[in-house]
Amino acid sequence: MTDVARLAGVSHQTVSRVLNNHPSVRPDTRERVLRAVTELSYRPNAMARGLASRRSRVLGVVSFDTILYGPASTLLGIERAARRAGYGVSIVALERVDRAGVLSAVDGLAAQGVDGVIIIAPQMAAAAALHSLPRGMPAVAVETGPEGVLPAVSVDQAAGATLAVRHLLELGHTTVWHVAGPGDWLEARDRVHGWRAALEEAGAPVPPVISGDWGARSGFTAGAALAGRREVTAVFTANDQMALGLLRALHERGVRVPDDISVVGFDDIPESEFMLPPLTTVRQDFDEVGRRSMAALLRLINSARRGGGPNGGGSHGGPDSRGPQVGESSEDGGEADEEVGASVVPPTLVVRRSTAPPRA
Amino acid sequence: MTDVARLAGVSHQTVSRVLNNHPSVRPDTRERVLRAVTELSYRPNAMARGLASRRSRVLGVVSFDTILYGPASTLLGIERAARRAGYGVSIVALERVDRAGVLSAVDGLAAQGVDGVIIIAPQMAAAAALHSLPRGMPAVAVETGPEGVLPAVSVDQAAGATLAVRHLLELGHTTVWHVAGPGDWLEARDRVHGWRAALEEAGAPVPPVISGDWGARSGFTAGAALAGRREVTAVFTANDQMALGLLRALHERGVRVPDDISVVGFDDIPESEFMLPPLTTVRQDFDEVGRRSMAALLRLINSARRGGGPNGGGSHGGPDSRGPQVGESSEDGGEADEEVGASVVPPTLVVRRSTAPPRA
DNA sequence: TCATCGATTGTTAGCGCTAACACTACTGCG
DNA sequence: CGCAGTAGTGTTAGCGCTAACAATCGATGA
Repeated sequence: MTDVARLAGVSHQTVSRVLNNHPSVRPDTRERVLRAVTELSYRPNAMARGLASRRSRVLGVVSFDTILYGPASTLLGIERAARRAGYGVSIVALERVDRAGVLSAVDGLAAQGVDGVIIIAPQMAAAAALHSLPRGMPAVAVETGPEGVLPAVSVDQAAGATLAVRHLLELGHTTVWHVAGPGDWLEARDRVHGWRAALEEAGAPVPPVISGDWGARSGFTAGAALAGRREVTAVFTANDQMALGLLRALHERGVRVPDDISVVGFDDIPESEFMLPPLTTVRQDFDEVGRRSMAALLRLINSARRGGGPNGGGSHGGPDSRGPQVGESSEDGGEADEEVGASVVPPTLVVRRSTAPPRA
Repeated sequence: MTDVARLAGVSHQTVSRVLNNHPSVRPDTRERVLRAVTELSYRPNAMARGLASRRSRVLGVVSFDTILYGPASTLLGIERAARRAGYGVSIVALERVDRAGVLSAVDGLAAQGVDGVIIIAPQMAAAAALHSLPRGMPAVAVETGPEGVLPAVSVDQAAGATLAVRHLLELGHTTVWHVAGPGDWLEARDRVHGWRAALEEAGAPVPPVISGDWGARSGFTAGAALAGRREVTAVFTANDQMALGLLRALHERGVRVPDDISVVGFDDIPESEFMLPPLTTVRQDFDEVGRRSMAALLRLINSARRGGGPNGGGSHGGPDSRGPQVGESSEDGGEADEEVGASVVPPTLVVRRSTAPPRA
């Protein structure tokens, strides 16, 4: 930096000012400095910057060690939003998702000097860790239900399930069966809740829940069980993979979809559009989740730095500081917003060809 | 740190020594310092550390913005290996994979202060960027073929394809058709090469390549085209997703697998085991890829620091400094090792139920 | 005309840590 | 008995940057 300063004929501090686009630098000075920067192909040292300014412009994401569509997409959504805001993203993929795992991951990230963390914690065990995070570390939870300790962003799972069920009921089905995800996943629970609520609201009978594990195999098993029962005309599976397995099982047994049984999935994975028949499913907007969690985290970081101010002016990196973005979904989620703030992204129903009215 | 030093009754330097487990500290002193650290729940400041020592203990991974099984698994493998070695992982997911994209990603990572980067660049366009990386940044390429400019780690795609083809030929098929991946992917090309080579080696006729795009739909299309031809008895698809589509198309048209046509995929995604019928496929060991690329990168980082020394003693972070781990695969890859070093991980064939001898 | 003010720039201190060297015991040896 | 050698520890300088304050300049208004 000293070299740049010398070449531009200014002090190193002026160089620093230009780099952080501080307002009061004369345009021609700025010009000169920038030219010197280019000429020397100078790159500021992130460590020194971080040390002096106490911010690293890197945030941490705690995810887990799997290639499930939801978590992976969420991670990508966050990365995209972070990059746009001028932040780097450091990840930790948990091997075991439990309290200790989450805690040590956050610790590791803290030791790495991240400005804040976003925790993708869709399982109960992980959510439990949220209570005992290190003080002073800005943190946002994603897909973790209303834990209340942290600002949380999630897709409204219950609403998605309701969407699916209503769609089927409106087609004329008397009830809808449900193949659920693993019981320790919050998303699985919420989908069950939404399903049950929609059924009850419509006065429809509530069949027993069939439990699965997100894998295609468990959908297959469920399908095998359901194929024989003539009273089953509509099934809502908690994700698309299980729907895939279910479709297979039905097909194998000569049960036609949607003629004999209608099927709705959840996630809208790339394959869904292409299943046989193309799957009606519930789409989650992971990009929006990424954007909102990023916005919430930035708010937290800034208020932590300014001792409580609401939203600091962004400096250097991000052209993208869309202010009112979180908390705008005022209509939905009946739960009283925790004071820490929760943001719920509405899912949408993608109607394809796996759903139809029941046989007359 | 000063506080810790005071509490332990030593100098701050001694505290530093303990933290970096420097050898010459008396056990009881170390003990005392550690106690003080715990009591004050002191956490070293990564920035300051990095600034003073010129290493961040974070490495960057350039990947791209998709949830394809291969790249995602590789990322996880790298993350796991890095964590084990005491390194953090910062990621950039490219939206467009081209020279400029890769370069700017590496730049961003460099600005973040990573000690080195691992580039997952399975496309030609990305591989092209490898030539113009910033000097002085230790870098390793993954799944990028023998570019020669960087140490590279990859699964031996051609060998995998050969495995698949030989398996089918040994079952008695006279030839094997191939549904390839997109032409700008190195892996797709290598699989084509391996397929063709194995066929030629056996003196079998080489049918025209059917091209796909990794997606299930293109496999379906290919399957639809192939289903009608009685001379087709064996198909090797360049990934499992396409195999899935292919199986569907065949099934829909009443072609039985494996009775009428045998199918082999590539990747061994979780669903493969469960397809109808369970898919014979080629498995890639992404964990091994992660370990090797990590080891190669560490070697590079250390030699850059010591001006050529082979392998420096690990400090603080990793209890796990498995020295001789890479380069041990002396038997495989016939290609002359580029002087920068290339490491090839052998794939394995997983035989399931989608392959059988042809109809007599 | 002179004090005042704001815009622009420079100067001075660290940020919290590690590296390099200096220093103090000891130990072993001739 | 004295010297080198070797733990173990302390002292001193920065690492490259930003924050806070000081200084300069021209323009403004009384």
